[in-house]
Amino acid sequence: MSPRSKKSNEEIRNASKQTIADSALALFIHDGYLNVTIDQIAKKAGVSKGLMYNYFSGKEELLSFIIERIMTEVSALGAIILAEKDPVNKMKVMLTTTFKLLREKGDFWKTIMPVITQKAISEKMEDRLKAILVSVTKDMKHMFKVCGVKNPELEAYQLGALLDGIAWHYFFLFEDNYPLKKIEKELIRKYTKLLENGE
Amino acid sequence: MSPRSKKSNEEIRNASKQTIADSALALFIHDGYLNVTIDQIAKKAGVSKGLMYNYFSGKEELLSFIIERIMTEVSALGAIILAEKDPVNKMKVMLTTTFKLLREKGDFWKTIMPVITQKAISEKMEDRLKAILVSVTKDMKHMFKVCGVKNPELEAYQLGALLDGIAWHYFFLFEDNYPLKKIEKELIRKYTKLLENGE
Amino acid sequence: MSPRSKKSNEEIRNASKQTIADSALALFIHDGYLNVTIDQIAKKAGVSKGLMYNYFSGKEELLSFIIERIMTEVSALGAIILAEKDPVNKMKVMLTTTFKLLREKGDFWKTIMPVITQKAISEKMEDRLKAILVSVTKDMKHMFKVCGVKNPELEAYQLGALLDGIAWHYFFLFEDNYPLKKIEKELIRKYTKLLENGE
Amino acid sequence: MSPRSKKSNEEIRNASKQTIADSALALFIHDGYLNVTIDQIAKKAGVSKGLMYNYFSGKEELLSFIIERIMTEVSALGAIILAEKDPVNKMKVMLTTTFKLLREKGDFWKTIMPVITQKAISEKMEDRLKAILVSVTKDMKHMFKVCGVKNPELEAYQLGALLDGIAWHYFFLFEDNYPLKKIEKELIRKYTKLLENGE
DNA sequence: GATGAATGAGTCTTCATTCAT
DNA sequence: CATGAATGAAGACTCATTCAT
Repeated sequence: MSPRSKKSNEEIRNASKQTIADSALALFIHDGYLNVTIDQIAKKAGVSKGLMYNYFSGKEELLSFIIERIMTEVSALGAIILAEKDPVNKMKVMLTTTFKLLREKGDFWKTIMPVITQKAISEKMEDRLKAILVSVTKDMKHMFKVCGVKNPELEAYQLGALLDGIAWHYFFLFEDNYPLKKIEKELIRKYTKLLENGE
Repeated sequence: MSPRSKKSNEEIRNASKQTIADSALALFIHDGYLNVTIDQIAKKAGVSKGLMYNYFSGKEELLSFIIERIMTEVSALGAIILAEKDPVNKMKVMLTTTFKLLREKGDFWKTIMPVITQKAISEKMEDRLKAILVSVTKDMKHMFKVCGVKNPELEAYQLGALLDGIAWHYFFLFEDNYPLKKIEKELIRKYTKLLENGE
Repeated sequence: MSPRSKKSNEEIRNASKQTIADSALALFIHDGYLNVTIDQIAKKAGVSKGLMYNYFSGKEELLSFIIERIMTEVSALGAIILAEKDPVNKMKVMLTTTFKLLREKGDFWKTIMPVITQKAISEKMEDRLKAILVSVTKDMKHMFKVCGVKNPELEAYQLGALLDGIAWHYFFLFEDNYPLKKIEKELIRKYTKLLENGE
Repeated sequence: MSPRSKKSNEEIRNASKQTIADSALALFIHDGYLNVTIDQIAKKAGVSKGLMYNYFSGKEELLSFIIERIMTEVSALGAIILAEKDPVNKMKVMLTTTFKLLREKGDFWKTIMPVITQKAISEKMEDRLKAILVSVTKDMKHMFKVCGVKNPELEAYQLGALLDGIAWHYFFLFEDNYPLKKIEKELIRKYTKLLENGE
């Protein structure tokens, strides 16, 4: 029988863990993983340095946890896209979801992209990301093929690169000046047409 | 009376700076700016640590110097593109140059991208890059407009994002498995057609 | 009115102390006092960290308690030896007991020796050990004198050193390859002869 | 051409290294390896914390260096003993050298013994020590055999244990009150007789 | 100019101890 | 009584930068 009754320890632990992860994420986005110190994270989270080590074996595991947490969300969205069977609808859902993600989950991109460019940090995450990207590319290729698009594989690669390029420009170069909404509409129009006409 | 002219000293000095910068760049690409130590750079460059501080006021200035050097090269290429007046030729030159850059100057991207994503390192470089990108985007927009393409600005943004997205995928995700050559051909075909037909 | 008598509580309390001390000792022997954490001890003892502080004011007191406990056992054995009056028998008992201790209470030596060599840990224990050793040495000296051995004091010192040296070699250098049994027999033979012949 | 001329860097480096090692040794003897901090060593040596890491990869390597340094001295003495061919003389030299070592190189024992009792620290050193002890024991065994002593191996083990036990008692228990000189004489007398008479 | 020994502020990490529940 | 989340002082180690020679 635990002497702590109101909140279970599990809840307390989880709350602390999330608080620390949230603070770390905010700092990672702003200053880059390698530039953020454990002290800063603890201070921002309003806990002691030592507590972090109660929940994470180190800075790298903290990063892993954050990435994993985001990946889980992203995977869920991916499932929605894959569930859609009609190609045109699937494309619409895919594009809409992606742009929604850009708008609402900027944290994801802003964290993930710097991490990828820092090879030394964690090859595991890179693999995880690659796997997702490869499977998405394959799905798109299939979609294009089914609709009679001429170079389905090349088109899939281009669409993938285009979307990540948009994310890149949006977050790291143009930010608020970027015509995200217009591009979204244009892409939906263009790709809907491509799928319907096969060209 | 020294037999060495002032100019000659300047040249020797400059050669040393370049040697150090080359060594540093090679290490930065491989291990990331923050993971490379001054000791490593000095050793690779074959000079003493102390001498490095004769040429660069510190590690950060060394990075600035490298970025600046690359920027100069890129600007020169940009000038060649801008000099070409015929839209179709300009597009061809631009695409060819870009893909050549991807193939031969991978160092540029691999160094520049992590830097951009780490705001803390240097905001100056970001500004410099943004300026180039904005001017290139404007030039492309103009090109599209002249040729009667419907949404010239949106098309320009898309082309820019597409090319950076390709760079991104090529360098950080797919690497050797990426069909760079095929994509290049396809883009030249597609955009030549777009400029010629206006659609 | 508690059905538990005062004495009963005392017993329970004492049992817990012993359990904790047992776990701690096992860990100390294996990893060394300084390398063992309170967490490890608590986990092995099956109690909470906090509870440990109900029984021991800290890690150092826990060590003191363990040493004290062992000392008590050793003193008891010492008493048995001292009680034996016939010199030859006393020597036999002393040697037999010592070697039995080496075989069965290796924990004692393995724990005590690192402690003695680290002055900082506890000077009290050192004093305690010294006292025992001095009194045993005196007793042996007396024994040798009574039997007409020539240099009783030197012989006593030698015998003491020899036995501790054997312990030392057995535990920390040779371990299983050590001919403990043969040495025991040889010593009994040799010292019995010495006491009987006075040379 | 080095700009530093008066002392070669090699000399400077070596002097610093020895200073650090000397300070560390003094502290290790007094407080035990595990209780001494890098800060303390640096302070006592009058250098910065960082300098230690210029010469030693860490605290453990510093200890290794110290042990190795002492081992070299001890090995040299061992060679002198082994060079002596006449058994009685060899025994005399061995005993004289050992007691001289006890008197003059107390540092050796005071450092080495605590280290051996702390298994976790360094198994390499233990192996090194064991090797020496085993070879010395073999040499003594051979000596006893040649002289017709009955149980040469057991006698060798006993002599080895006796000497280490004396060191142990002298350094960690009795210190100045120990009749080191008398024991030395007595042992020389006793073992000379043993070798000459074979019993 | 050159060198590399020396510095010390800054980081990560550990763990005995406390205390709200 | 009992728990274990939380603390923070302390320790090992790194590395950009300085400066005597």
